[in-house]
Amino acid sequence: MPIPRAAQTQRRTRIQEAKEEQILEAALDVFSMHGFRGATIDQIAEVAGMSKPNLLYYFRTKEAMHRALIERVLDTWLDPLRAFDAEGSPEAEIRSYIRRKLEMARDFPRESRLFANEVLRGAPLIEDALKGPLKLLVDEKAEVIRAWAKAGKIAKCDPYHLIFSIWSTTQHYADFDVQVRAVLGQEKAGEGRFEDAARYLEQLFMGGLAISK
Amino acid sequence: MPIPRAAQTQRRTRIQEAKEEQILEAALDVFSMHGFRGATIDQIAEVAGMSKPNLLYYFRTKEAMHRALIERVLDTWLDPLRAFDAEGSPEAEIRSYIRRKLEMARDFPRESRLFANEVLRGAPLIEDALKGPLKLLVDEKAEVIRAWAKAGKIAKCDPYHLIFSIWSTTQHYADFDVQVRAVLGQEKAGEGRFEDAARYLEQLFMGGLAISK
DNA sequence: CAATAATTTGACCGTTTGGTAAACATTACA
DNA sequence: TGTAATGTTTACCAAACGGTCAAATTATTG
Repeated sequence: MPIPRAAQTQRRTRIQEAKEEQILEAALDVFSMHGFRGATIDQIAEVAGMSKPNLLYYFRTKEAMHRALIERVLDTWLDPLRAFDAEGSPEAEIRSYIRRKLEMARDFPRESRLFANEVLRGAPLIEDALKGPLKLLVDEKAEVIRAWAKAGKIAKCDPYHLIFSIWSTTQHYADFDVQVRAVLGQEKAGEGRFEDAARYLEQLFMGGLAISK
Repeated sequence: MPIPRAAQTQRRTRIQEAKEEQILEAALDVFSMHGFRGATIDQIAEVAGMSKPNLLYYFRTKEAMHRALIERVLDTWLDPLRAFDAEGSPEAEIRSYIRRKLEMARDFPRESRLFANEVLRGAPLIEDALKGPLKLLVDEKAEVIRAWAKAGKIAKCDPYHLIFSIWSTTQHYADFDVQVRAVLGQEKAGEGRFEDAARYLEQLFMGGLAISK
């Protein structure tokens, strides 16, 4: 009797772990490109190099696959913000936050696009996470920023929109990668574009927040 | 014999114009939310309040619908950048560019999301437009910005990444609207959020470019 | 080894999908 | 008003879709 892994009691064999990884890897490819509704199990199976029923042996539904991916991404996606430290200096913290986010856009563009696709369709799967844990985390960090402004360490500004602007400028290099490359052209679109972006963004935010070097 | 409008010779009746508008309006709803592959003709027909074959009488394929939408959006989407004037002052030009882009995010969020969806899936329909006309336009405006920097009117910075950062920060309020609302919470997520964003972004860019008021 | 459990697949099912055919309804206009 | 062009809908089709099933294969273990 085939007992789908998901419904099982405890131990996961090595083969299970490997196959699930293999599936999620393929699913990330497809979901990040076409969104939940635009993705098909057949295509994921093809990318994963296994048969569709085999895929459905590990994840019972398409939604289960998507949910597993989203949860994993959401979890790690906010790490940079969590690392934002109230005790550090504004310059160092904001600088490294930008850098970390930009590194994620460079190293995990599919994860960024998966998230973007989910939000674009109204975020039905992560609405609660956005209104709950995410909001809480942002509220907390916004308070830190506000305190910095009050203490005269940075210019007075809306901390929420500051965070939004860091998110958007950095994630842009993952979500709109095709456009960025097209506009930069062959010469300027090499991997160096991330260094250029980092330099520019640090300049922008340091200046915009009136943080003198 | 039914002759689909698209293949017709010249005159478009009033009813044609109206129905096509009605269809594109519905299609924009669906495509902007679920992307090309995630959208279905049935759903568009339902939103448009007409039967599927009727819809296909005006647009012969799903792709024709999508293409019509994309082309229209692409055309108007770049108007703000075209309005970017080399003769104006850096402060006024950049300010009004930000403002215009932000207004578009506020007034035409679906168009922004349609575009985002298209780029996310690799921009197969607009690849040429991106590499050709768009790149040309950006190259031209980048040159203007570079000249301003050379003349000491603004801080030296990468003009391409400057443009990217204006695109991303403004479009963020359309594409990630759900997330923005969730994070801001009920009190701060009213229509005033666009004014707050405008104020913040102008401050950011004026400071970041070392443009003193 | 035997036998039991876990894994994999080809064949299949009901539904949804993009799209068509043809009949029917409506409008435009001589 | 009559008639031809335009517009609309019902019924339908083949392919693709998400998912199931039972049989076959492979791994695990007593």
